[in-house]
Amino acid sequence: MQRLNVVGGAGNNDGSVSPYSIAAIALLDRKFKSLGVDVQDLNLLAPIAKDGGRVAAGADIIRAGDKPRHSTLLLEGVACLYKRLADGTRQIYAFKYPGDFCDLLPEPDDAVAVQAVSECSLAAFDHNEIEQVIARSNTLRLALWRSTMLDTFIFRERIASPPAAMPRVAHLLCEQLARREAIGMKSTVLPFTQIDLADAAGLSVVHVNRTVQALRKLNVLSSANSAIEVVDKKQLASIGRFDGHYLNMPRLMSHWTLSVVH
Amino acid sequence: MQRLNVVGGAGNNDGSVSPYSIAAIALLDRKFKSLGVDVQDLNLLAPIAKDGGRVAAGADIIRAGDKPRHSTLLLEGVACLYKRLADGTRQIYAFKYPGDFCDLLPEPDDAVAVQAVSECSLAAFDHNEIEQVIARSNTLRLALWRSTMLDTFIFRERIASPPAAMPRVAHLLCEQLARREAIGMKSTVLPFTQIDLADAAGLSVVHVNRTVQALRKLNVLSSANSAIEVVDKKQLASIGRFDGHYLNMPRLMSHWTLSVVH
DNA sequence: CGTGCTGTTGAGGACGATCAATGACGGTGG
DNA sequence: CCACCGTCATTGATCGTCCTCAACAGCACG
Repeated sequence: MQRLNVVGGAGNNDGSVSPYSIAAIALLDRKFKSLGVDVQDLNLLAPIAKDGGRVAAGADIIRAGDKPRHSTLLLEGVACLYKRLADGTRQIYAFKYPGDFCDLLPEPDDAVAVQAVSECSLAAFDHNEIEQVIARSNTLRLALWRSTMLDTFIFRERIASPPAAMPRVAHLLCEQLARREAIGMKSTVLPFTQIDLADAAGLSVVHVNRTVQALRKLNVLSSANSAIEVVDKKQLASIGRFDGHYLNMPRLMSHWTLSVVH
Repeated sequence: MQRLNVVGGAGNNDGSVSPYSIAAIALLDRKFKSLGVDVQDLNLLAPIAKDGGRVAAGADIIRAGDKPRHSTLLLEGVACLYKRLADGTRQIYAFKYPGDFCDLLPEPDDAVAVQAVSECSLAAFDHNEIEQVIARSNTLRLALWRSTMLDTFIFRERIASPPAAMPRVAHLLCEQLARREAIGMKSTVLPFTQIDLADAAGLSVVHVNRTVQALRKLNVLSSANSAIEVVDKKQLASIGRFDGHYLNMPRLMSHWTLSVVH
């Protein structure tokens, strides 16, 4: 059911500014700026970033029931937060992109885990250490709070997305496209299997397949290969009734500077 | 479409400790304690609490597109956060109970509003004033952050709830029961119309009606009156595959004391 | 060259939406 | 006091959608 082949993962802690440390800071900087927060103390995180290793597609990054003592930041690849339901079904709650924390907090629900959708590389931050940094930085705290809020908005939209298969899948794909664009991923080829889409949309694989084919016939998805490649973003957004402005909270909530000292 | 009859609502600001101010602090104290945070500086909020008035059932507490300069706290009654979709449909995202903020933040989405499900009384906190208090209180900040996280968990569960009508409705009702119990509402009579349930569960009114009747035949809901009254909580939870431990984040995340100075 | 995973296709059946109509109830105004 | 109206609950009939089961094709991998 679950291949558990971690590709790499030795932590290092020699205090030098390592490549993954630089990558982590850059990713977080962009993400927080997109939330309308310029975190000045971000460099405080550099010395405490550790190598989180690489994880092969399909493997768990955080296993169900894990209570890790570090937070995991996704550097490369795509992951998904999912819950294994009682009947064995996998319900995907959310996809994670570079710059997202896989587990800022330990997951309270023992059936919830994080899995690599494509091969992932990671950075790790010890809980005690990151907590001290957070305690010292008003802006970092605000940024993390806002990112929690953004998650809430994304979930809300997912609830509202129509029960019909076509708009539902379209909406899901639009969200992914929008989030990828926000972090500079220009490719419209999405690394999901139809099984992934089914588990995320809450539809059967068979029906997702038919829906994908219908979208291909409409020239919304590419018929060239068997991958999920979006060719007509406009129409996809229209089918999914996707607004997307809910992802742009930069200046929308910027007048709300809770906990930032002026 | 929308009755806009605000029953009361004169703000007062004479600095005296008013009844609604006392109520607001007590509600927030209980709520934050249930999140595992004991906010010592909660009394800082007392002098800035203003009367938010009363709103009749069915009326909007916060209208779509409103960008209020104050945060609204629900003191009595039940409200719902909803979005008016393009086709006129009302999609209910969440229900609000006493101690919940209707709008801690201004809503970025212009189609989202908050409506009184039953008659509500409110307290209001000026943005500038509450912001200053939040900036000064580490524990208050943590508590508010956690309440944002709790919202996220609740939304996640809603996404996972099975598409079939019966478990879906059961899950929704269980969540409400659990949240009501958490704030000491012992009554198992829920103040929702079947229309409310339909809009929240994403089902048609007709089908919700049949589902409710089925639940009554199973002696899970009361057949005595036409209200939604839960008689068999156990069975309801079993039908809705409701766990509920996701609502108890008190000590689950208590070792994670972000931004609290030790 | 099997083995496994993904994608694809067909057929049948369950479930929920829609349309339409009726009943029950409370409030309002003549 | 009663006729009228709006909201909510209820019921029946029909139709479309999506699920399930089952089988097979393509492809990567060992």
